[in-house]
Amino acid sequence: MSTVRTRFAPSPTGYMHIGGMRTALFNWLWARHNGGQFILRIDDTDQERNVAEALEPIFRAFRWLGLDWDEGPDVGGPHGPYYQSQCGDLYQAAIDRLLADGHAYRDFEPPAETQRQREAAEKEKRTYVNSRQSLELSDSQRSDLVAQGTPHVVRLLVPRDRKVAIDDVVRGHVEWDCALMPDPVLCRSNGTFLYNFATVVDDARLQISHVIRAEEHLTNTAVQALLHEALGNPLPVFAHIPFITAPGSTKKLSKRDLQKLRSSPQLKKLFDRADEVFPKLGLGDSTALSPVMVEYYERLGYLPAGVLNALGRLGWSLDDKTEYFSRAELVAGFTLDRIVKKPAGFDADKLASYQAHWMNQLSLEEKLAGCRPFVDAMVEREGWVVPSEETLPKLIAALGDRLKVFSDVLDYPEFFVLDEKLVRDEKAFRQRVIDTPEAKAILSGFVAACPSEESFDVAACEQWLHQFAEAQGLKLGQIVHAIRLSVTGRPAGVGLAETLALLGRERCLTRLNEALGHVA
RNA sequence: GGCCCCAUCGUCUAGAGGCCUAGGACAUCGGAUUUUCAGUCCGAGAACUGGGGUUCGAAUCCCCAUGGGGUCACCA
Repeated sequence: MSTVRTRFAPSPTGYMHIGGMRTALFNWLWARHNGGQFILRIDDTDQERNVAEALEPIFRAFRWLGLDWDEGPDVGGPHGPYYQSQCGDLYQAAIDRLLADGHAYRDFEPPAETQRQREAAEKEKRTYVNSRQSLELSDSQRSDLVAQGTPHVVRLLVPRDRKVAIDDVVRGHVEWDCALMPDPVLCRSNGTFLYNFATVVDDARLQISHVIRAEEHLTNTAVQALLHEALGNPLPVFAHIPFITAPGSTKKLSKRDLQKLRSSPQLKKLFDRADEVFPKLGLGDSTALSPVMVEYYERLGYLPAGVLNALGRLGWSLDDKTEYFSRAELVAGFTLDRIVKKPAGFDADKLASYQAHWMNQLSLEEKLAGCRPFVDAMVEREGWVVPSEETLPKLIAALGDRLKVFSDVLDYPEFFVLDEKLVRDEKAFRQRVIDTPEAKAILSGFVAACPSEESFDVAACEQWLHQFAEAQGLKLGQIVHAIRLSVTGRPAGVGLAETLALLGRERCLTRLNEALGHVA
């Protein structure tokens, strides 16, 4: 069997869509699974924007997830160019050939007339097919019109007397009646080319063996199959994978209706988190980086492994029980025949669970490396105090499973802010300290029992807590809340002994005394 | 509307005629452990869209209906 070559062809949109990333992943996996090649091709036929700039986030997403490409921008390759904007001559040559072979023709019908016919057909509830008036022209009439520079498009001459069919790897046999197909425009009157046509020329030129793409392209495939045939190309294998839907919806996940997505209970958490975290990091808010973009997850400190796992399991499964896949395991297990037909909803909860799983595989050093940039950013932008050498490692160790995503360190400001900047959860502090009659005695007694500076570590703090509770004839559960609220300002967090040790004797005493000032 | 695709727990899925009184995971709800939270352990509830066939036997095959979706550009 010949080499497997797959491709992903993004247009320079300025961001990488999470659904597109899944399509790219499937292409990459299939190529890697077969020891073939994965090609990146840029569909930049509309040259309005700054292509290089709009491409950067896309490359960034690929690199972040560790999806490398064998041919394409940066790496080049023997089948270039890899930018459609540079392929004009190739497309023109293909047009000329089609014209010469009689597979295509010049259509001089004015757009307004085409439009009129289309509307008329619609009104009569008739399937529209174009009139083909220009086919009646004689050769000399035609060359006169061309010589006069009469605007015209080039259309494929669809063989209306038959059907086209493909055997899609995920859909099975699909066929269309050509009699119902208007002749598609290949080349615009301004000389530029259409996507459907350019894609076919490129797929053939790049010797793409498998076209794996979202199912919204299924209808296009009729035209593309016809084009390949007219061009004398071997037909690639098609695999139309289901698209990703918004959670709780059956519609395509799209960046267009961000407002609707925001109201989905599942995604709301993600949007809210973005609004909370991104401004602190100077990255805008959830509009600039929304959960439909790959970069959202990167910037929030998700793991490539978590996102890859989630994406890989969306619309694909290996068997009835395997849930966790590393990149290598995905490569080893991935086959097209196990792709699911039904559109799959993007499941933020499931992503969270994959993420947690892969985070727990990390060493302390790796977690440290992941968290540090977030702390640094807070130091730089939000006035956090530069932590001592051992603070962050100790905190991360104490955090344990609580750390799901690297940016979660941002939830523990109590270890990084000056005592006077400590913000307490008002409601919880009131309940556990101000409105708790015993709080005063507990806090002052606890302060008095504070161990000495020299031995102030987790073990000593553990002892401090236990001995004090015992001396008071209280259970740990009865003293813990007042102390925690006083010292961290929050009702939950890492183990209390760890918290105390992490803060150090001085800060503990300052904060405990400060809290004492709030009780009568 | 035409054409095309799809249809198993709330969600992601297993199931290619008997192994299905339908399995797993996430989520949910109990209970245990714990100093809060997180976690962990144990447990529970939760699905084959409907109707016809075919067959000794259907979640699995066929047909129809219903529902959902995609696409109908001189967009990509």
